[in-house]
Amino acid sequence: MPELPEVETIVRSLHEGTRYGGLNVIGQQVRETTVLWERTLENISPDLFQNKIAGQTVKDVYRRGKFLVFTLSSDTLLMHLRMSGDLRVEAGFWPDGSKVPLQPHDRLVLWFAGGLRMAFNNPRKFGRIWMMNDPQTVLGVLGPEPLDPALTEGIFLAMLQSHKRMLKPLLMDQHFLAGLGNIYTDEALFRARLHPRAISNTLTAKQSAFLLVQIRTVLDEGIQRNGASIDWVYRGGDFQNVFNVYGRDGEPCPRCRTEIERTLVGQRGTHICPRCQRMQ
DNA sequence: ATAAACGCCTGACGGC
DNA sequence: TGCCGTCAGGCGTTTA
Repeated sequence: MPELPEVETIVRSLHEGTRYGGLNVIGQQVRETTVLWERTLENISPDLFQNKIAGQTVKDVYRRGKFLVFTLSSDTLLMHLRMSGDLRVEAGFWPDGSKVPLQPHDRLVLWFAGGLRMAFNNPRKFGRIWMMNDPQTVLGVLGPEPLDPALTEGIFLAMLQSHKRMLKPLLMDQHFLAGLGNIYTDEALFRARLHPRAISNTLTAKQSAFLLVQIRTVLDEGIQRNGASIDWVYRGGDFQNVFNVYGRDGEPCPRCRTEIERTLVGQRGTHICPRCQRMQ
């Protein structure tokens, strides 16, 4: 499911309580855990996880690429939702003291001392959670944040020129740039009028700079619209209503009316306007 | 160095 | 109504 804008929306909701009925887990102390799918935990056993996290307080949460990063009293919790899933914060108990039933596909639950709980819901079971002292072990391999002003035109051009790879798989490679996935890459490439199979080191400086602007534009608009909700796994987003090409094969291009095509690039469904996005 | 093929999973959807 | 193939916001490993 989630790409950068969806994860960013979740992080903002965790801070502001939006989309979680005003409930906030920051400052809450973990009481216990429920692990419903063991392989969710990537680097620790359920028992050790429970022992280490119980008693720790959530100090902060932020986003790095598509990762949710929870700073705890003494450790860091990393979550990655992969293809499907969402995070819920809700009351754990009814007024009579009985547990509120969990949802289908809940894979791991944190129960807080104040009665709240946070559920990691992940239908396809690809999502992963890490707990560790130094999150750089995992986050350190990520490329730069696309919205970070420190990523300048010049740096981005040099990055593109240092590889000889097809644009789309390169942009989606989290070691190259952290946060883009299938939807936002298709949308950014359409707006930049670049073919997804174009080779990275053939772009001019002007094309490279324009591509960076368009990447930021689609990510900003995605965040503004609380992400994209294209099926049942992530709800509340709005960006799907303004897709230019993603999932619109057979429809006319918004710019030139040529029929949008769906192809395969790097084993991923890819949507382009064959007239606006040429190889050269 | 680059890219394809495949595995990991469940569920929705369209065609017959 | 089923059954079956295809597809899905990701990513790691293996193979060419």
